[in-house]
Amino acid sequence: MGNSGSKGNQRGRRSREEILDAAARVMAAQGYAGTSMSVLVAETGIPKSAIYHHFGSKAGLLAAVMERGARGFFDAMTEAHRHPPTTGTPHDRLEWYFRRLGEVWVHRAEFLRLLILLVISDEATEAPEAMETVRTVRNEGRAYLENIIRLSFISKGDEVASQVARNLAYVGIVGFDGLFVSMQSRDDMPVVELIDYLVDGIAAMGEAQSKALRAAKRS
Amino acid sequence: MGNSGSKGNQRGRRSREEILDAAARVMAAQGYAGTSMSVLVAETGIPKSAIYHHFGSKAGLLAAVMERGARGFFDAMTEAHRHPPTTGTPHDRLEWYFRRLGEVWVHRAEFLRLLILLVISDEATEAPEAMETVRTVRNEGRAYLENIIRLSFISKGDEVASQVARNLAYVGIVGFDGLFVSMQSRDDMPVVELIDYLVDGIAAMGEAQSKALRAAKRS
Amino acid sequence: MGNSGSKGNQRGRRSREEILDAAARVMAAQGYAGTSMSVLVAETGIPKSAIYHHFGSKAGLLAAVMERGARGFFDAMTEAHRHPPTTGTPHDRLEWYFRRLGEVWVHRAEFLRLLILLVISDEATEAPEAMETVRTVRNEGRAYLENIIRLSFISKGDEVASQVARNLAYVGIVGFDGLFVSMQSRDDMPVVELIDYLVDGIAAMGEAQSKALRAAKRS
Amino acid sequence: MGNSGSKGNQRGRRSREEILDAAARVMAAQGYAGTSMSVLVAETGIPKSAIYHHFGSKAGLLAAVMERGARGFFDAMTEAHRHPPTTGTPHDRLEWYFRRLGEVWVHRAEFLRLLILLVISDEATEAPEAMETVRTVRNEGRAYLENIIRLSFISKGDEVASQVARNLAYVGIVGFDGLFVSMQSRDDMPVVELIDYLVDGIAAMGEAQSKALRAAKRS
DNA sequence: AATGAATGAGCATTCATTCAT
DNA sequence: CATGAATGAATGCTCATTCAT
Repeated sequence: MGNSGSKGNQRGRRSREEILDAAARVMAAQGYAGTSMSVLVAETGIPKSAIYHHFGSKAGLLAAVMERGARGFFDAMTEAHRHPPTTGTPHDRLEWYFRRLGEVWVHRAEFLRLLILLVISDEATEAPEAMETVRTVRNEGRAYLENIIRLSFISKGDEVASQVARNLAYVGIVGFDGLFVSMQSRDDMPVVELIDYLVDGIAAMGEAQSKALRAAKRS
Repeated sequence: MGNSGSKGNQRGRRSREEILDAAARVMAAQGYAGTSMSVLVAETGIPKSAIYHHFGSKAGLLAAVMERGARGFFDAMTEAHRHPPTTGTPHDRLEWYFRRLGEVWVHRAEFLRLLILLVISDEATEAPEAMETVRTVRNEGRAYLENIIRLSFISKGDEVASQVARNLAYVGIVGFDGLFVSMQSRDDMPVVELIDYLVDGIAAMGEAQSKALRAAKRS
Repeated sequence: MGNSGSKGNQRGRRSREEILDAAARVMAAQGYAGTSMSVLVAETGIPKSAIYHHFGSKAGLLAAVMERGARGFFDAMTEAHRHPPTTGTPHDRLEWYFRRLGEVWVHRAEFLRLLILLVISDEATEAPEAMETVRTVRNEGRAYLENIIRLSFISKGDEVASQVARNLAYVGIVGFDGLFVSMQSRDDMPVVELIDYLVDGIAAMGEAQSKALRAAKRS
Repeated sequence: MGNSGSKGNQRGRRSREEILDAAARVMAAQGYAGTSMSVLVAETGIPKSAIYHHFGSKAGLLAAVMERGARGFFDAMTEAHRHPPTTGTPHDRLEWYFRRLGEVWVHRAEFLRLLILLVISDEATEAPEAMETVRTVRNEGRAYLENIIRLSFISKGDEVASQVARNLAYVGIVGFDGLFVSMQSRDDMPVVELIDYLVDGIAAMGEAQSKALRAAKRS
């Protein structure tokens, strides 16, 4: 066998990708229930049955969309955070991390839109696989954020940094969730400014908690 | 006719409310596109044609749902904030306002769910009236929050408080948006704790800004 | 209320009947699986959604078809057997009953076709209600046949006639089942002649069994 | 090439049989229209295109199924009737033949199910080749049955036996058709007993007709 | 020779909406 | 004023079949 059917495979891969693109775009805009298979046909020119050939069902398509979206999202984050600063105050480090995260937010708005839509609605109960991906993304996202905060406060000692990070990861999540929602509403929110507020807030809380933890430790 | 009209009116009023209740519930859960008129019939037992009689169209129904929801939402807020504290530090005042706001958040989750759904998706483009309500709620909500912050910082002087409030209202919105999203995902987020973080953050920023503004003013 | 909406009801009734006619005809010919809702639309001119309005589903439609068919079938039988002979040999009586039954067979071929189709295939597993009707028809049909045979042999005494009827009802069923199948295959089978054979056979067996039973009773 | 072709042939042969097995089974249960190519793929694991490679079309597949079924059916009958009795009364001989036929009936139920389904419905109009096989089977089956009856009555003289057989073959067909239908309905019909009734009936009619024919001949 | 991909017509069903009474 | 019936477009999905490799 080897590469037998490689060309066919390539065509199939191309179709798959095209469908996923359209589905990600439309579902993010119109929601899962609001997206009909027919509009995907109209957008891609690919016949309905081919979509079913590739994904089995509308739920399967959403699952694939989320899967690919999640992968791309985390890839973008790690890419954005390659070469992190190894010196500087916690505030500086956090700022570096969060500003880059903000850029990811802007560039991955489509994925995040669908993600949050699925988080706050039961529209896709029939796609449990996709919902599982949503949960995974939330959990891994929090873990990722926790790690960022930990690294930013590493100068306070490993133990303290970990403790601080665990506490503040939730705050960070809330911040980025809210940031996204506000981005979507046309409140002409200055994203960068809001990120800086978030950085300031978390940095300040981190400093305070670090001091408290150290004091508790000493006694 | 006599009172036969009033009785009919009462029945009509009851039906109307029942339909709105069901629509609010189902649309918040399944989204606008994901909610069919039939399921509302199934949930209420009221015939489809009666729904059309009352609301004209699905879009009209959503508009009515949002209208009523918005009214209830603001009523709940003003009710929760009757008898605000007239003394105390900005932090204490903010805490009082925000904690009560958190309770409203929890009790009005259904409305907020649908609101944010409409904010982040284009599902209900066909219901521009409802979208207008959404925009209004966002704007009035921000104004309301701004006022809360202003009142909390009123001890810093009227002008300073106003300035501070204008800046931080955005932050507050982001915080409450994020809070809601996080509430919906089952991350076992401790709501009250997060609100306290939010209070701490905004209070601190407010203090800093007040100081800066005063200094600028003096010179 | 009373006759309110009587005209609407009449129209609905008419539509219902028309759909049932078409469904009975087509399903008998093409089978349940082989019958599409679209062809019923084509045959009746009634829109698909109206069919669903009346019957809920394809399975529901089949159930209704069988229900009505069963009622008509038994009505035709009892009608055909009004004024049965009260004298004459068992053979003569059986002949009277069976020949009239044969006429029913010919006139109700459509219903019987669908009935036997459902008996020998699992095509309509998804329509359990219809299958229940099938079972009922088979059972009541056997009971009916048993009663015919009993009445034909009543001159042998009640007990003997009952016993004989119980034994031979199965034979009668097999005969009429086979008769129908052979009618459908274009074997140019002379139906009346075959019925006479069946009458002869059952009459002979009945006589023999009567004699045996009486002998057994005497000893 | 060498034996690579033969091996491929063997594999092809295996696939063919496997497909035919599945098709015979599913079509007998769900009918022709109720059987999709996809379910055959699911049942066999053989790709759809391979089925088309072997049989050209769904109609071709049904034709092959019926062809093979018919062959197997007649083989089973002749096998069951090897070493027929050469002495004994017509009744005894008929009994021997029919009881063995009854066993064939039970073992070939799958084929007979599909056969009768095609006889009583127009489901497979698009497969005229298969319908031709059905007709052939019916005709050859009657001829076969006629021969059995003739052989059973051979002691009455060749001419008489032939005449009797011609008359009663129809009755036999009806009996076996009815037997099969009744077998399929779960009326807990005692098959063997019913066969004995059939034997008794046909034997008696045969005796009567023989006597009549002889008398007619003498005069 | 054998197969994954593709195709478009057709499937049962549901949609939001209108109408006649 | 309220409602069962009707409507036709659209839904998600499956169909038998063909194609490129």
